[in-house]
Amino acid sequence: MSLSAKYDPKSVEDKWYQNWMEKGYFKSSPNPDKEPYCIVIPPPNVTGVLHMGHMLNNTIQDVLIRKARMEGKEALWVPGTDHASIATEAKVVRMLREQGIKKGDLSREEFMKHAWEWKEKYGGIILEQLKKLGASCDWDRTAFTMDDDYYKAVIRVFVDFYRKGYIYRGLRMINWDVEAQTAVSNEEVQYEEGGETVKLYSVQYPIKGENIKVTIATVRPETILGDTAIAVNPKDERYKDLIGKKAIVPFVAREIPIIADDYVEMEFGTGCLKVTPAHDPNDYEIGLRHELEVIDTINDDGTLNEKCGVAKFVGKDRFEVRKEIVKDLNEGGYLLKEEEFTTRIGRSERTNSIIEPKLSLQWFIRMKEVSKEAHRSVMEDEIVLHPAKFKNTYNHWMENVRDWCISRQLWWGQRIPAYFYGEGDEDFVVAETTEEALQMAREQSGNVDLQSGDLNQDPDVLDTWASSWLFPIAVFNGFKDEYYNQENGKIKPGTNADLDYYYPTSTLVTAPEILFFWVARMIIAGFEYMGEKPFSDVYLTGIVRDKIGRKMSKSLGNSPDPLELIEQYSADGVRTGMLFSSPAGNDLPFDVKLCEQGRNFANKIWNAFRLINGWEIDESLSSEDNAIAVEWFQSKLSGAIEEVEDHFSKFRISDALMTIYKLFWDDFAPWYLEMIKPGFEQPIDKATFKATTGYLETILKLLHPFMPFITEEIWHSMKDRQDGDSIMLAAWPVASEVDTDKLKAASTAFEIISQVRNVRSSKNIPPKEPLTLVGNPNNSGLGDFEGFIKKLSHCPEITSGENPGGAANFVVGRDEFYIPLEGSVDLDQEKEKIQKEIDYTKGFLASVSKKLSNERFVNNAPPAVVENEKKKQEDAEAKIKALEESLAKLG
RNA sequence: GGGAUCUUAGCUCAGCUGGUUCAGAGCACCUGCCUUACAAGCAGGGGGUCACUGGUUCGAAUCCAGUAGGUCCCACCA
Repeated sequence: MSLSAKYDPKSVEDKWYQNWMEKGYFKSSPNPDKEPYCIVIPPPNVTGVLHMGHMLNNTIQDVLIRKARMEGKEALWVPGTDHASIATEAKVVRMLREQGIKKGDLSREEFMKHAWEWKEKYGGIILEQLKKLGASCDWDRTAFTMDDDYYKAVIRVFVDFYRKGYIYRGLRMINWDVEAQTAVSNEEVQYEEGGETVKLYSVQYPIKGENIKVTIATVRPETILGDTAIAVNPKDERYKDLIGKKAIVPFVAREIPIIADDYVEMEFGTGCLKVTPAHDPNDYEIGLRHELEVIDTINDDGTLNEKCGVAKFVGKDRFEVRKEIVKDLNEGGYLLKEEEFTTRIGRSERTNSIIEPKLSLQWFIRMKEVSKEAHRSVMEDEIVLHPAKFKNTYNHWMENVRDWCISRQLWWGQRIPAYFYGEGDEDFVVAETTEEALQMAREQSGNVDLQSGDLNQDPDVLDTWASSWLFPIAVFNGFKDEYYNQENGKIKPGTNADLDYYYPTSTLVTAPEILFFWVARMIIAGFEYMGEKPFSDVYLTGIVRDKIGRKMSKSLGNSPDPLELIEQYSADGVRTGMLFSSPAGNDLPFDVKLCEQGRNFANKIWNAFRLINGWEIDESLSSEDNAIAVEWFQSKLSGAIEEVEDHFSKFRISDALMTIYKLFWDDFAPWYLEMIKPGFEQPIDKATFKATTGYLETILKLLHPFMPFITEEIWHSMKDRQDGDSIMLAAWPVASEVDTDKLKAASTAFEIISQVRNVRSSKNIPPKEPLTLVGNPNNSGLGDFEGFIKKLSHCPEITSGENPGGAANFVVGRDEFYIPLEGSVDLDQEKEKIQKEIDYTKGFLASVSKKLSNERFVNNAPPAVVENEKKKQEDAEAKIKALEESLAKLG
């Protein structure tokens, strides 16, 4: 035997992963003899690199998949990546910029070519990194949300939704970058921390037909020219009389109504709000409620147009106009005051120019209409969220669901299949192909001469989530022609073997922050196209944070590199480290110490294996002495298996791991192995050896989902295995009966041993110096474990007798023990110790007695509880009696 | 501002429908040990008024109300 005292995972982990891949153990296909268990990965951004959140997420998925596989289910974990339109496009733009290429100088086709090249070159690194972690995905099924078939599926769904009337075009305030002449997504708008200081102007508007004025406050006075109302809070007594009257916009002399709206804060400014529906998102909402006119006074390049109504401003930049208009307001007597004001100003991430809110036609999905089943299924626990608290959040969101804007002003993504054949907003058709679109356009326009060149496809692409919401169906090609029913827009049952078998999938493991973005929408799509939920359970992981509670992020630089962690602590170590402290839905405060703990655990297992591996078998030896230890551990193990199952059934993954951890570290190693361990270089009997290796195998199996590598390594090191005899495929352990009496007897024995060790420790007696243990003649006896008590407490002699005096003593249960220690015992100290025990027990007895003498307790509490209290009372009385006798004998 | 949720040992968390010494676990900490599987270890040990206040009950960490503080989601101030 020449095994190292330290487990070396480096070569082991790569070796086994490669072996599993070669053997095809991760592959899955429909098998009618087995129950399916399927997880689809939350597809990471194709640009992504593995971060700690992925580590946690994917470790949990691998644990679930590996366990299911061992349970004999047909386990499939589908991997994939998301094209992540915004993130990827931003990355490609940045790369091009570094090469001196501006996106604006490229045609759409040229840009897409660059993007695809980038994707082929750098995309999907993250999947390779997952392999290091041990992820047992069926890599042959790797999906990408912009694959041809996937792309077509997304378009197909858009067309179907449009034809079902679920999609409409509507005006929406978007963020407009006047420099780049493009809309930018919310994510691309940046705000300076703490806001910026600007001028807040108080402007007075005359009231029509009266000699009074109304004062509003604004930081964007140039938008005054687009005002179409003044709003006040309906509860505001100051302005009650003004409601319904007309105010007059300075310079343009437009009469605008004074309206009442709850949105207006009475405390802010003067309590009067100027309403410019074309240039402010909230004003737009107010405008909708009150049917106000929308006057769009600003051009795409940021200059004012003729609609502003003041000739000298037309064609000038909005900020130039701001300066001039302030001057004019002042001179005209409209300006009451100007003051400093701190507010947030949005700037474009790309050009750093100040964002202008701009109205634009966008595509929307009517969420109320499509989300009913998705709402119901979660409320009725057809889909169970873990932890359950997210059910409330989900409910709240679904009850107040807003329409989903699915168009994005980007190029990288699925382009909206709407084709315009004329100038009007309504002159378009929606179709899956240009051929179909042309035909429809000819019919719709009545112009049979239309050519494909006359069609202009909408330039926008779809929101990334409008593709990933199809993931659980699309990874099984559900939307391909042969499986899709054009008539009713549903997947045809019985035509797609994968979908029939694996759908609905089993568990979805993802982060709570995308519960609505992704999870809810997958549920909607699932019901819409499959008529069925997409998964049964949703496990929501926490956010990985650093020690001081900050979210781990690249920009903060507080996230360790996962691959380096694996290098340092092994994949098994990092996996267990992530799970040691991460209950579902709770944030995980990450500390490398956890990985160290995981690594240490691996080492502990390794050394236990080393010990067992080194034993020689002597067939002539009797197993009798060890029998009780073997029986005891069988019960202990079974109890642990039951507990693990219970934890898994509640998705308490870290508790399941902790149960096995403690079984190994607190029971198997220090008690079981020490009990049966032969003397140095002594052989062991065959039956005990067999039982022990059996136990080790069982524990390895329990551990395999968490620590796939070391368990496989030891599994094969224990003995020669047949080809295909991988622990990955071994049967998941089943509990046998638990003998609670045996467990109790053992824990009493262990307590006695601990007490002896305690005496040694406090009296500075070396651990192995032989001592004599004396039991009181009234003791209930040591039972089956006497031999092991002798062995582990190093008390070769156990006798019975009265307190010999000059002895250390202790009580376990009702039983008294003494250890004679000529001279080295301080009598007063011993007496004090006993007295303390008596006092404590008396206090306990008093509380129990008080309870029992309370008539209302005895009458109202359930009989079993009362019975229990009586038993406690008896035990305590007996113990006090024994202790007092002991004390008396000491004089 | 609306909603959700949380507060238990130094840290991270268990504690299910009130009832066993119910006040727990892991880590950290303290003491002593390189004892032939393991110092990435072994043996022993200390530590909490269960946020606060009140209520319901024979009995409250657990149920109810209020207070304080934290976190998350949604909406966001002209």
